[in-house]
Amino acid sequence: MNKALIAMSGGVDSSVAACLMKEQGYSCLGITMKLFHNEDVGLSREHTCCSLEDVEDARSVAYQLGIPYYVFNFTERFRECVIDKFIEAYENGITPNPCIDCNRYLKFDKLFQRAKELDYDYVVTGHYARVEYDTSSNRYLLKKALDRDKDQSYVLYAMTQEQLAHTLFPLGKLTKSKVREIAEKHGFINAKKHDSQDICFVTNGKYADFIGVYTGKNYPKGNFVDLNGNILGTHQGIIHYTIGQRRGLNISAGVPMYVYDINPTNNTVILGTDNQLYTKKLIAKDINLISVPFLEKTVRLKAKVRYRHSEQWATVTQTDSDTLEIEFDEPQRAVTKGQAVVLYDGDIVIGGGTIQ
RNA sequence: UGGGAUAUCGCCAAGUCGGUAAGGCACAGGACUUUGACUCCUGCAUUCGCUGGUUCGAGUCCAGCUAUCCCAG
Repeated sequence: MNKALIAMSGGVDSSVAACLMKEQGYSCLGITMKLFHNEDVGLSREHTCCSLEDVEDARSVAYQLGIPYYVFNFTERFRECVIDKFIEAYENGITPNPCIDCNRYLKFDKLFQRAKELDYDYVVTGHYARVEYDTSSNRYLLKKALDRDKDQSYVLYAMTQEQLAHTLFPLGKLTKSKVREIAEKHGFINAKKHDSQDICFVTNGKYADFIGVYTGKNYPKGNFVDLNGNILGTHQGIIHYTIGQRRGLNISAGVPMYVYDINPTNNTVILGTDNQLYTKKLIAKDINLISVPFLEKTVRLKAKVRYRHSEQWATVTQTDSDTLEIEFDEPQRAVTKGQAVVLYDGDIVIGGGTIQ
């Protein structure tokens, strides 16, 4: 019997994933990764994806399914690979995507290793995505979920062949409503639980406050300037901003102003109008390719520049082992350093990288 | 203390022959969302520098005062 280790967050999705694995005859183990201590990130225990309260929900479902359940303490790894990176990025005027790092360094690395040690064949998560083995290329492919509205392949682009070979996404072919239906049918405690959202370790939605409390640092105010260098006002510290941001600037210029760029060197935030935010080209580093080992020639693909971005046609060239040059057919709004660009050929994730 | 101009929501700004305060920006709340954003929806001046007066009725007319700006001193 194949053995599956299911990462259960306490939410509906991973609960149903566990349920489906059980029904398919796998020998299952449910686990929840303890990623941080509430007291370390400033209290509040509700509405987080991995809090203690959620552990109880996960445990409840595991008990119902009759599968063993454990909590793994990955707080140290999470701090190093997600929280510290998150903070460092903001301190440098870059906008991180912690969910991608969490998948990359926790779920499919730390947890993956643990599963291996425990002799499990598969790591299972509640992600909406599909893995398929392609016999013609001899590679595992990462594909979009059938439910396009819930597709999460974007946050999984960093997965390696080895990881994909031992990962299962049982929800990849289901719709969200179907998943809730299944949870409902089984009477899971979290069947009607709200979908998770926001950064799991920032519970009040104010990530800048979190950074301040966590580091104990004081991020100095500085100038808002326009593209010509004229001073427009005072910003609250560069960690508060991201490219394309409008809210919270407190600049009344008659027309909406957006963050055009962030300059950590002189602690300045450059503001512009919406039409100034569009760019056609970008460079991605720290890349990972899935469907092929290397892009031999320039290819036409669709690309997403942020999680909730509609994919756009682009011309893609791999210029060295770790660099992609991407030129969109149409200029894209607020391409942001630190976010991931993910490439698609239809349903298939070709790969992706970090925008420079 | 000569002459001229202007004073309407935090900012900008409509307010016609007096008829019962547009809009934009900003802000707040919500929706959306396993990142940050964007977007969308809703809210946001019983009050028009102040004090009187005319009028059924005044931001809109009149008088005085105050403040600011400009030109001359």
